[in-house]
Amino acid sequence: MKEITSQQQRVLDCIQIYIKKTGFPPTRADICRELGFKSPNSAETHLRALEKKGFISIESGASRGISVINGESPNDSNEYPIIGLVAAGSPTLAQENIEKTISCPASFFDSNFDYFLKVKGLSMKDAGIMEDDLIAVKRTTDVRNGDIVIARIDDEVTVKYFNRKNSKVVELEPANEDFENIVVDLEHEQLHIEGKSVGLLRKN
Amino acid sequence: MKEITSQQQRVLDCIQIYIKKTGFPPTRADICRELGFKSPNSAETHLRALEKKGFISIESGASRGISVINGESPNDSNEYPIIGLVAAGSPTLAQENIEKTISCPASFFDSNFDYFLKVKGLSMKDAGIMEDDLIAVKRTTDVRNGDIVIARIDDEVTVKYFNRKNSKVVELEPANEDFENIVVDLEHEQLHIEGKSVGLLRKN
DNA sequence: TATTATACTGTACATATATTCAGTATTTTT
DNA sequence: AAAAATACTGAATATATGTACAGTATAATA
Repeated sequence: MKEITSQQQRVLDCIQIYIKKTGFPPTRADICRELGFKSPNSAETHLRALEKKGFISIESGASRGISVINGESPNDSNEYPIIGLVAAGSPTLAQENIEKTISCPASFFDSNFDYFLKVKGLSMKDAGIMEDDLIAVKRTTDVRNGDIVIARIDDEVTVKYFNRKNSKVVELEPANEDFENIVVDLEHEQLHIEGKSVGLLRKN
Repeated sequence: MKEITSQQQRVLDCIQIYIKKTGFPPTRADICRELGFKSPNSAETHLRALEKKGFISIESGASRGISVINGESPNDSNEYPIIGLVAAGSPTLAQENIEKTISCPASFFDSNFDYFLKVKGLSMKDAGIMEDDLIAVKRTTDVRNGDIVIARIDDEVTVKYFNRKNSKVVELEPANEDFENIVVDLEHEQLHIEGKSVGLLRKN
């Protein structure tokens, strides 16, 4: 599937919103009205471009014969567990640790993720991570300085900024002046990177 | 909703199957072809009956303008627009203001919501609301002290804590000491409550 | 440099489509 | 027993709609 232009994206969005709102696809004239075009051919050419790129299909001759490809894939939606940070030990997906699950599209955050972690404490307050926020965690050990990581030392799990000082020392930095950096000497302590944050969800 | 006859049920099923298959509703002629009728008026009268009984709605004059009421909630998942806070004026759902849409379950946050608002600035930093965060906004004017509201004074839209001082004065309070309270004298200024925050979404 | 893709306006027209009117017949409701 | 709803055929028509053609202009690509 080729690259979509911003205008084509507008048209595609317009189609999906129209369908959502009315239950049936828009005509060329409808698209013009919504997006401010003055010629039906403006819509037409965009539609043809979108068809060529594989975003929609057009039934020839049929009025409103537009259908969005992969528009609502009713099953790219998954159940993701919410894991509490309260429990000591690795935040595993074991039943005991799962408080609840949330249904949400797999492509919800920019990167795929594996579970939600419920945050305790305010050590990452200045990064906008508050108590009871849900962090979308991607299980990986491939982290870079500045990433917000879920780290474990022994049985203690924390969420912090990752900062590798050198080959032997990693610092886990809070985003709250009331907390101290955690300096981990890899020669004497084991540091487990459980994953990194790829997004956040908060319910008021 | 009155009782549906078996023939009307066949027509209703036909419509839903057709939409499922093609992505758009059938014409009268399509229904005739599917069900073996020989006159478009056969379909027409059934459609009118189904409309009268509340099973479908028909957009007058529009081709394929049939939509099934309570038809399919595909995973109860909806498309929610993302609206930027940059633009002056009311954060309407007008096409111009919609940057993108996100598919997410209707019951994602504890309360229903209408759109995502992309946050600019750091005036609510201490409430864990950072630049470019997406606030899930429920359109309502029913807000209470302490709620995070989307308020508009003239063309200026802001996100702040709501605090009604008395019948004539409302204070809009930031969550950042670098910002000042906005005191609104309702007798001299118009305050529009566009809605309130029911959740937050952040993509890293 | 030429060519293609993008991004439009504006006009025109064949046809796809909704919709009305005129009938016929059966069943259900009042 | 009359009226209304159901369930059709068949023909006619205004219009809603897709789509082609003729232009203009700019950006991207070869």
